[in-house]
Amino acid sequence: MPSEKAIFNQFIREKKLKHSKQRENIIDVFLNIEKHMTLDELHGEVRRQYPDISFTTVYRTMKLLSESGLCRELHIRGGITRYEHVYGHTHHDHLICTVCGSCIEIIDLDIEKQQESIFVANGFIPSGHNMELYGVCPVCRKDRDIQ
Amino acid sequence: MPSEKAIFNQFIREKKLKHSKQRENIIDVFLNIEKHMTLDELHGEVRRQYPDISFTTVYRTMKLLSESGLCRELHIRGGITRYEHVYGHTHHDHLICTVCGSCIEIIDLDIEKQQESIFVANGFIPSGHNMELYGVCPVCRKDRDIQ
DNA sequence: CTCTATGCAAAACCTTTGCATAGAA
DNA sequence: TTCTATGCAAAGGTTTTGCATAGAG
Repeated sequence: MPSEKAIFNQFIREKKLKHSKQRENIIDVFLNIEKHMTLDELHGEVRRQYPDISFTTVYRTMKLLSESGLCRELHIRGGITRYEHVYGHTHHDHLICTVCGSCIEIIDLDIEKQQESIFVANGFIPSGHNMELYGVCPVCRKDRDIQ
Repeated sequence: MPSEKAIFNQFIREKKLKHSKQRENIIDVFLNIEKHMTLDELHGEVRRQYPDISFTTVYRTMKLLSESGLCRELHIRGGITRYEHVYGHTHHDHLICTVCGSCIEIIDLDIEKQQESIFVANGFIPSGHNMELYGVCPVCRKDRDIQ
């Protein structure tokens, strides 16, 4: 299984783009954090380690990473974009607490199968999907004394 | 089964708000279009029939409609907000063509059940969910000669 | 050398808000 | 009268782009 870096380098080569220190650094930072990060948060982390990298470069690098298939843009509740790792991660959905914002990754093969059959039944060629479940998590439920 | 207007009037009363010609008109326009509309598109339609209604009023009215449970904000691909009818419509998910943008409504009870059990298994109190499936529809598939 | 990457600033976009005035109850 | 609703313009927040300069191949 090739490393994420190897995949990105392959992608750069195919697209006839160039290597750069900044891209290397941004990718390192991203790959080392498993959380879903906004561009602002990501830029904050990047700048802590590499103070001279601009927001714009982080923006453009994350676009490239998305294109290369190494990450995915998440749009929870239609709010601002967050990025999540894709490579080496089973496809998963999200269970989100509307009170504290915590996010649990859900892997459900039954739903995946069912989704597949919806595509087939409608003659679609699948390219992706996303599912978010919203509710109140056990902790917030206690805090708020909901049933 | 009370009409949508009746429900909205009830909502207005409970919230101690007031009736207005503009709200009436906006709701009429919205209820007569089954498509998922952006605020801009909706405002365009509204203005065709009622040229003096402002974007802001459409915006605020749609927020009220959402609150009242008559419509729902859709965030497809995290892009701009669209509004869809809720009242009298079974909960459904969306199958979206990434080429032409067409959108098919999907009702799948198996998936609904499975979602319910995910909430229960994680101790969540459900408040809602959404699922979008993306792919290439049969028409675009032919146009592009994909397999 | 030639073409891409970067950083800055500014633009673009959509969504939301403040405020003075109009209108409902 | 006393609220709320409206329209306008302007602010906010995020995402995108133009352009001059730096840097990779």
